[in-house]
Amino acid sequence: MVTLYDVARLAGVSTATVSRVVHGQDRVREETRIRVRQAIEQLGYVPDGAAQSLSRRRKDVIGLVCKEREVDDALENAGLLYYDQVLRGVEEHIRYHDWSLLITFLQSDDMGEPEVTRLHALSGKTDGILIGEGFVASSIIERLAARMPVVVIAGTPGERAADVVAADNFSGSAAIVTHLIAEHGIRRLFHVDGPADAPDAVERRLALHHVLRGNPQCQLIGSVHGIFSVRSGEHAGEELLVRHRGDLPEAVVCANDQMAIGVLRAFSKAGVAVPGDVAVVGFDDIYPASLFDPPLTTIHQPTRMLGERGCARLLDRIASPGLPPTVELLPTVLVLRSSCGCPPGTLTRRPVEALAASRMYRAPAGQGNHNARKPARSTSAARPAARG
Amino acid sequence: MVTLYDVARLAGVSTATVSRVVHGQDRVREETRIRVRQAIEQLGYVPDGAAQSLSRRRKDVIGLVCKEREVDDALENAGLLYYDQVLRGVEEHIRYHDWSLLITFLQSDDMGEPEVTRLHALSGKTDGILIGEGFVASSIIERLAARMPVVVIAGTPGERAADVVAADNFSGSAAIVTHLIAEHGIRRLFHVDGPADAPDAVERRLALHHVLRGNPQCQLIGSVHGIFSVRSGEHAGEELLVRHRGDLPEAVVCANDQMAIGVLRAFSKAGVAVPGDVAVVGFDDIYPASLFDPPLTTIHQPTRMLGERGCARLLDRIASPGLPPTVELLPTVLVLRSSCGCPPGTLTRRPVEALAASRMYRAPAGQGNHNARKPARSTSAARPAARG
DNA sequence: ATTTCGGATGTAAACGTTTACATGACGTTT
DNA sequence: AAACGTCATGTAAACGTTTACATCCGAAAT
Repeated sequence: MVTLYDVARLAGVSTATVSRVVHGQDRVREETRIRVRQAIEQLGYVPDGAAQSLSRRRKDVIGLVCKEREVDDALENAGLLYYDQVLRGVEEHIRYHDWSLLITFLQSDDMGEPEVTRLHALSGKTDGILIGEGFVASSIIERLAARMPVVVIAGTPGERAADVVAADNFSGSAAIVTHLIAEHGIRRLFHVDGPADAPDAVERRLALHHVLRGNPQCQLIGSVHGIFSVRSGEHAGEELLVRHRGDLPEAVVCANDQMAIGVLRAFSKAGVAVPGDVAVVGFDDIYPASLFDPPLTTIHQPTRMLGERGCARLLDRIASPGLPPTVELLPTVLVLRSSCGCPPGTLTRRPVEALAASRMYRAPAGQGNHNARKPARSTSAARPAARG
Repeated sequence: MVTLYDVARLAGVSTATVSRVVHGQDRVREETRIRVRQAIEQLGYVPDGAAQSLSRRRKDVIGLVCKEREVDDALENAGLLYYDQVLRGVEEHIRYHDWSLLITFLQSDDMGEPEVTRLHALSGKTDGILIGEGFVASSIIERLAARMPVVVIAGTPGERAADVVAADNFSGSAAIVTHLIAEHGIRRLFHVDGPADAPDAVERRLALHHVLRGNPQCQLIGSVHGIFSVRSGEHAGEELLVRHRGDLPEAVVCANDQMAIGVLRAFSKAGVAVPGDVAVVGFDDIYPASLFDPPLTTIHQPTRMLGERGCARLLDRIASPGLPPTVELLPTVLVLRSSCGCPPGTLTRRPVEALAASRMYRAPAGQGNHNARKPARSTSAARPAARG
């Protein structure tokens, strides 16, 4: 292995000078610089990251913890794209700051000792951690956050101990329901809900009820809980047809796209026309949502931006620790296709404005999303402090 | 920051003892062990990764370099899944060995100085590098490989300086064409080829011609080059219809799924029935291939396994450097749906056997895929040495 | 009682950087 | 000519581990 000493010797200077040349910060005589450059080139010297990290008290690495789902069905696998997109957002941002990204997947089921150990090991190799929502117990996050900056990337605000960057599910859900009511004149709704206690399902449900309260002329004729899978959506659709054979709802609001697709499937089998007889809408805008017949109207999750903003927030925290945790809510997008009753061929994307009601769910300390509209490159962050 | 010294002081022992307790290898008196454990717990001590890496001469980290494509169209984006799957394979394997994964995306277009610098920096932070095929110049890979273990993950064998783990595109392409000829009695084929010099397109094309040579009763009535996009496939389909209006081919063999989908689209517009009038097959088995009407018959790429085997190979190389580079060819899978003429509802997965001809493309030094059938956990590799 | 041995623990030298501080040379100011 | 800057460079002390080696202790063997 080629070290600074080797280069220094060959160039006839001290290691300090070589270091200065490598980082181009302190002044070095042009002639010396060239000599050192040549030595570096000749030996193929590359600085050792471990030694650098140890010497600066900074690793310039963040960790990203994703949830591993083990699903076989291709459609459910579409959910994979969630973390893949988050990852890209994070990577792009971190790359811009010349840091590195360490990534690990945790199995959602066995959050036992081994997984916690992995998390600890990760914390020893990074300056901060970005962690997906829901599969790591709050108590563990708290312990982690006590030692180093931690930002939770979520579909929904929840964590109190750490910073949170979440999608504004509440406003999104409200927007899509409002679209049905206000623009398609729908009055009789059916809800294919998610699991009772899934955080995103909760928020979307609350928003649905919030809108209904504001529109007394509308009526929720029924609701069924699914588990976010296509199959459970299909069951829900069948159940609906049994319960309301004679008096179909005008629209079915589903807590995610997979279930909406299941409902579509059930309706198609039963010969119920969408959106002719019933409108159907989903949530998440998973990739294949646009491929079905009819193409699905849904709410787009800002996954990539979740990663980007989460990363930005983490770098901020690393640069200036000790500030109270905040919650940042990212806007969703209403994606109008034709399953809601919009004309075939429609493809409209409407940014969803944050509803005042969505703020109810924020941490009290939250400064909110004052940052959300800034360009991604906050620059300020970790860079200057790097030499502190 | 809590260090070994803090723990040692609190427990009234030396740092050596603490280290021993942490790693549970050397013998420590039970009583002492407990005392140290308590101190660790009390202080919340986590070993510093940088210091560990420096002291052992080993980082226990590998780097994964992926290609970033900037495409907007959702369907093209399906290609994203390639690296996402590779990543999962790598991560699972590396995790099993208690190493970490550093990941970076390189923009395919600007392989200029900054990208090379990023690559260098990465090499300083890892013990070995796993790199996607095609977007990093061979010269750069060679330089890198001279300094540290490098494994190239490819759709096709090519690199000479480094180890390669590739998909057996040749045998896959041969298999799907053979299926058309042998099982559907097809005689007149049309080829929607990829870019003339794209490595995977080349290999698939060679295999097509190889099979045709073996079946003189068959005839390639025409071929068009596309650029792997849906749109280019659609153009190719239209071009085909113009050229062969009266004498349609019996099958269209496409160099990838996106183009096959484009062809499907063109045919659907023109009222040509698939597979009634013409069979259409693709390549890659991208996720939505199963969602189209008719569901696409295609060749499945072992993406996840590419990651897994690539990682295994890299760990082997790290554990025992200096061996000549090898090429490992991974088997593909023939996925029969109904666009080839198989009855509706068909879903058959047939592992594709390696053709002798596919070996032509291997590096001479290659030991071949003697490893390919071993279970993924080669165990041997880095584990034992990690403590050495 | 002395030697021998083995187990438990301590000592201190790496590992490869960065950087505060010291040094020395040279030019400018007084 | 002395004093003082400034600039280029060297010196050496961190950074937090691991680990070869040394030491110490008590028990078993002589």
